[in-house]
Amino acid sequence: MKQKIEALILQAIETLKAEGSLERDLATPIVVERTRDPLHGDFASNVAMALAKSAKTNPRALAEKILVAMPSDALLIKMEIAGPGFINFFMDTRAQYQVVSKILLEGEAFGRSQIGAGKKVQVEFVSANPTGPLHVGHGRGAAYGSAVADLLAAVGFQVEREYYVNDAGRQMDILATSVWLRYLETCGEAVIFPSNAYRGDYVRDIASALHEGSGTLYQRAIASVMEAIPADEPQGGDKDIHIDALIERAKLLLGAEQYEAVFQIGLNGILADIKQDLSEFGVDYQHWFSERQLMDDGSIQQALQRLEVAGFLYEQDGATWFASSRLGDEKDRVVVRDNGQSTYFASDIAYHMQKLSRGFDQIIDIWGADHHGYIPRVRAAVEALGGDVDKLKVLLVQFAVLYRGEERVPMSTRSGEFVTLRELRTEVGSDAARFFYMMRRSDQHMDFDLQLATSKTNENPVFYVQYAYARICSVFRQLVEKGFQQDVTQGMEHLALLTESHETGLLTMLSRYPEILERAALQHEPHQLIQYLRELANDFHAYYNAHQFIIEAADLRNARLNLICAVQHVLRNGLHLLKITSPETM
RNA sequence: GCGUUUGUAGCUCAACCGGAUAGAGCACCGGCCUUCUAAGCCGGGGGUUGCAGGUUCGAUUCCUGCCAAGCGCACCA
Repeated sequence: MKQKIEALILQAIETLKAEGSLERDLATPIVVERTRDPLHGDFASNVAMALAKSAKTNPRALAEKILVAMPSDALLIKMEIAGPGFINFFMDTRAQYQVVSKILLEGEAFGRSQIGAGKKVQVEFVSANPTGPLHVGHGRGAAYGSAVADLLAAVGFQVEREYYVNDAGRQMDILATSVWLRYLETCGEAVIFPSNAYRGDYVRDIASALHEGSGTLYQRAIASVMEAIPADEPQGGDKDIHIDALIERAKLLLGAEQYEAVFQIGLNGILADIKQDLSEFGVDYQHWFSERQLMDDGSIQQALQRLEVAGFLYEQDGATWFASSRLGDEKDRVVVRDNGQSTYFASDIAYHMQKLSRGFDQIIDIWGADHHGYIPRVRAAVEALGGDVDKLKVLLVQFAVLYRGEERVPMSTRSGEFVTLRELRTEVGSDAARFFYMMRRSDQHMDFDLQLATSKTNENPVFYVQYAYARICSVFRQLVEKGFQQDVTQGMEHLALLTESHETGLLTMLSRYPEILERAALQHEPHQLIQYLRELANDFHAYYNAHQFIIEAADLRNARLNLICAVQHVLRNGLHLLKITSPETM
């Protein structure tokens, strides 16, 4: 409908241009919006105001001309000029009723579209280091990222979800060494566990699994392990020097092959846990992309060569630098350290070169907001590699702060006291967790109140929406119990009986769903859909309280049943799109 | 200090990307269950959109300055 009006206005303006009332080369951005106030009709446009200045006339006079030139349309019953020069459009209510039959006909497909058809988009999200279980901060990225991907898919994009596994680097060596030391404990060695190692219970679990599977294969005497190792921090030493020495010792005592085996067991144990965790949270990926692979297959070398050829690399202080400051970054960045090792950033350059080569029309990176300073250098890298910077979109997710009522829940990754995503899911459930995470704009800080999310008696927005759905299901159960049967055809014939304000309001609300979906997808803002579902639920609850559905008059009864059946479909479509369940009873 | 993001009702947040009288929930006050689930509904109070300028028909939205907060400023990942 919206597009139709836009087309009509465009025609009118073309007509005016043709007859010389308007400059021929006038830019015409047609904007038609739904009105907030029913008094302003169903749709409104501000074209006249937008054009008035460049057309050197006043808005109301121009609006007048446009109205005269507008082609007529059967469903358009009234147009008027209001306020400073808005053109308000009033639609025939028949147009509103059509949405009911459309929804019942299309079912699950209602709201979906093909505006993204033929376009490939990659969404990379979470990508947490595989050094421990996901915590609640990752949960928000997971809920948000998967929703962005699902929304894009719903409007026709070909979407690829990817997780970048940082399986290289020092943190992974610390993990491998942590696993090995816990394993030695299991073997009976008296280990003093390093302060800078991973202390979580999951490391113990992996270690005991290793012990069960391989016996004492990796055991070494603790004396040989600790011999001449610099002191740890609690003993007055430096925790980093201490752990690095232990890593080197582990590599030495185990040999390359056995060290690699322990390393892989640690990595795979945690990756398996992350995959399961995410899957249970409704998040699934097409690709798990390994950083190690970039190192092994020469991608990093290749990427650096490309930068070299393009003239963006130089040597200084024994290191190799990327001149990112020439492309908008605040300073240049090291890509190869003076010890010959490439940096994490070098991996990321190679990774993005990979992404560019895979033929996506759009590449979406979803990062924690603390990485925002990283954006300019990655954009610089993409540009230096000859890629199209506009294809890369980085979306930031702010941290969620957990509260239990008034009390702030402490979080710290290293100490092992952090709240994991899994703990959150068991405490509040996946539905509430996803809903709460997505309720707010992702780039805003949010307070996540566990008490509110778990409450089933208090006002809880998740239950509010689900309850609306369950109530409709209940109506249809009651209908049968009372000996009635829904007659869809009769209902469709009498939709015109739906004249109450609650009913016309719901009709408008329902017809907005496809627009909401489209906007939420293109703007990467799932919270708009959540917001919409809350409003729709609200309108339904109000309707439910104001009018009876199961009544004697068959024509009105069936018309109303068709309407709430449409509401039921849209609620379910929206919830399912966000991977939130729609229980039939509550 | 530099960069960046954010300041909206007592609290948590929206506001269709510049539109008409800035809206919800929680909390507070007052009503509604012999009738389809009261996890619900109806009504009420509550705002100088951090402050000061600017741009224009029109600003919570764009620009500048100031104030305040978060984050970032590694040859870590």
